[in-house]
Amino acid sequence: MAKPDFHEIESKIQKFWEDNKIYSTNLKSKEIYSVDTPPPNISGKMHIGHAFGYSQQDFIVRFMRMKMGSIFYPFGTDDNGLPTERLIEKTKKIKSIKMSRADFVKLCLEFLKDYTPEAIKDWKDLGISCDYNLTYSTIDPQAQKVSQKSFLDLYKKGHVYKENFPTIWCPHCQTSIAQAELEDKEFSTKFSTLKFECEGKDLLIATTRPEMLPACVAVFVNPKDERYKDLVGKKVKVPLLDFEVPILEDESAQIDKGTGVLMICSYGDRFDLDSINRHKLEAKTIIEKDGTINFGDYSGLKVKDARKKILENLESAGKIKKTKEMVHAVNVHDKCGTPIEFVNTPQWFIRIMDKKQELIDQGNKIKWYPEFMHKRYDNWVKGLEWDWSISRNRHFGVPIPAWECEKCNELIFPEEKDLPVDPLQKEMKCKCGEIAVPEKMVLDTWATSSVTPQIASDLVKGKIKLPFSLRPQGHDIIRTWAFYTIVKSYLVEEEIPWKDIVISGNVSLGGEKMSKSKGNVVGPEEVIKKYCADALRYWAAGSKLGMDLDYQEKDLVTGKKLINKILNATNFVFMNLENYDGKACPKKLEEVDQIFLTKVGMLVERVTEYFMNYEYSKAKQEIDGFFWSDFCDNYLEIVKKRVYQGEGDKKLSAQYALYKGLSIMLKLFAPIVPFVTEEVYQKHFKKIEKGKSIHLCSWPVPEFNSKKELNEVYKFDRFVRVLEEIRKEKSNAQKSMNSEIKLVLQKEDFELFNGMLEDLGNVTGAVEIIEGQDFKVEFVSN
RNA sequence: GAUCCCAUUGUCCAAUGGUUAAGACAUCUCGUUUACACCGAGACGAUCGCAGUUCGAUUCUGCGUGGGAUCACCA
Repeated sequence: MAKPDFHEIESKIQKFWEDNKIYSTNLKSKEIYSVDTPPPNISGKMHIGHAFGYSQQDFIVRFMRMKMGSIFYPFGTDDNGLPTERLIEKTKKIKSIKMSRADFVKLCLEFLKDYTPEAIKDWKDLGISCDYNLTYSTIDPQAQKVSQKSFLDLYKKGHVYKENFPTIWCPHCQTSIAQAELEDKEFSTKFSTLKFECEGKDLLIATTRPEMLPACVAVFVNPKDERYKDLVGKKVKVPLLDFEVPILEDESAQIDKGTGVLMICSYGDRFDLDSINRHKLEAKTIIEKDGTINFGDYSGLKVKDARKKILENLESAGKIKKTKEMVHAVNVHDKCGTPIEFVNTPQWFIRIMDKKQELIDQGNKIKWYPEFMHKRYDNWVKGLEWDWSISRNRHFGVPIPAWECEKCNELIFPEEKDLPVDPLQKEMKCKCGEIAVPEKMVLDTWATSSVTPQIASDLVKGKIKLPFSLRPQGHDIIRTWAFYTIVKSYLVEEEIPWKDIVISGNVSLGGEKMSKSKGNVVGPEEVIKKYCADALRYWAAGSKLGMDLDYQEKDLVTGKKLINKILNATNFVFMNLENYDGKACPKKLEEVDQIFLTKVGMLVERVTEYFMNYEYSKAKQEIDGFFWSDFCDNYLEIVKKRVYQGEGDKKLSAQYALYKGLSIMLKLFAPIVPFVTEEVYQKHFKKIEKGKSIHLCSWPVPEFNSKKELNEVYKFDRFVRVLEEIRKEKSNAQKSMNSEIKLVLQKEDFELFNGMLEDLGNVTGAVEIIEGQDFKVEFVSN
């Protein structure tokens, strides 16, 4: 037989699925398994980590489709945010900031119309069985509407507020950001001990941020620190600048850190913020939105340059006691790596700090797979320190639907029927008759992607309601996507967004996380090209939910072999099933056939249970082991001669068992390797089984003819053990596997195999089987 | 510093309070012709360290070591 061309098969099958709308959603069904599909950001190439995660969720969905009959599995793309903005700017060679928001969004939607189908190709090639006719983008008008509505609902319920507040700010992107968007990054810096002056004496204070000196509003010492006891309440002179600030007692000053004296500046970090509030100090703002200093000689300098300059000045003024180089971690913006600042600007927030316990309770109502991922959610909620800042001072995104009257400071919101709305495009009047000022800011992208269940639900006019059955996602976005979705569903609908959440692990390479910066990324398209999609999926099924998997190219070979084996075994079976109608059954099944089918039934039972618990990797292992070992290596060998040479019921019995067994095994394999199983189904089974696609067939149910049979399956295993013994003898004797032998069986085995002796003879090449004292294999010489 | 995950053969990855600790790749020895050399048979080869619980621990508990993730630390 010619080598099968996997790629040809896969593209043919993919086209078949698409032409026949195999994955179209049937909303009439009573019970629908609904999935809150992760919308990928299409600005980057698909990563093998994505392929890994999406494959795992697709195993679950494909199983559920067969088991439950109806699936809601939409597809979406997350195009709302910086990465897409940059992609479009680059491709179209434009600057979004120079366009009106409405024009840019329009351009974006046009761009996506052309670009998205190409980007979705990766998902289709992998065999992800979404209904691609139900596709949303997080920037399309529908999504904008849902997102804005959710904002308005939250405002009405009192969960949203607007406030002037020192917010976590990215000077590079020039926007406020949320706690979840912070990352740590190590920087080397100068750690300087400065001479402040109190009553003519030096007071030493260590800092990494001397440029904040102009914003110094106080210094703290610990009330228990004997060294500084008598200084409390006095004033201290800030070096170089010669203004005075009070010396205050505060527990937050740690005796053993630095010199034990802590300088408070507005705002060096979030503790400064707390401290200033606690002591009702007056803040001084010296950092502008663009990250420059607005004070004296340092005006217009970036923080980093200002630091350098002030250190030089301090040095020449003799105000530095000592300087030490050190490396420390700084909070940076996860999108650009820029150290964040705290800048006082008006921003919109969703109040969550007062709801930590409720949010933990919501998390408890959801089933987490694996369970330990639940702890990551809890830890995140417990560690929250800020309300969710949802406004972004960006150009591109879902507009915040609000206006403000400058005369009466009234906030004005649109009617629901007018959504989606861009305040910049619509004039709104205040009650007082004054024209209101439109809100320029947009919503945090997470504020929109946190309503993916509602956006998806909107695609089918609300026919699918919360909670969805499943949320699949990666563990890197528990604190963002999972968390925010839970927040929104709770605050808007007092509901959990989904009943179950399954979390996929990462793909590593040699134990290291794959990342673009390390340059160790493997692209799924090259893997598919070299092996095939089924092989990639088969590999992805090798690890449990939540577990990382080390990528090794050789592991792809295993999948490819299996696919080849499936094709070959099927060929063999159908070569011997000519004119078999799929139903004809002998009056009595041969014992081996009967037991084989019983074992298939037991397999179905186990595999079903595993899939129900989302343990696709165990399911895979079970089917795989059974198919390769029990079926191909043993059962097929056992019945081979009977189908070649047998007649009447003896042959029919084997044909019946082969057909039935193979048909079931293929269905069990279908969620994991959908292409090859579909290929085989279309070629051989469809004319008999009538289902349009194997993926629309119902999941096999375990059938047992009688309890007696269940008790007899051990015979099969014993049979195989004896077979193995004989093979071993042959191997040791360096004989071929089909060399003829005379076989002596012990009494127990001889009696046990009473109904299967003929088959035993066939498979072992035994010309004679007799009962004897000891097991013995004697070679017949020719 | 805190929390969580992980540690099994040369490599990747299963399972298990007690029998022979599974499989894949690699290695070695054979075989093959009415499914498959992308094959078949056989062989070789493993539970991180210490203590505890137990009749019995690779499995449970604690500590240690090593790896990873997340959060914090930014005087």
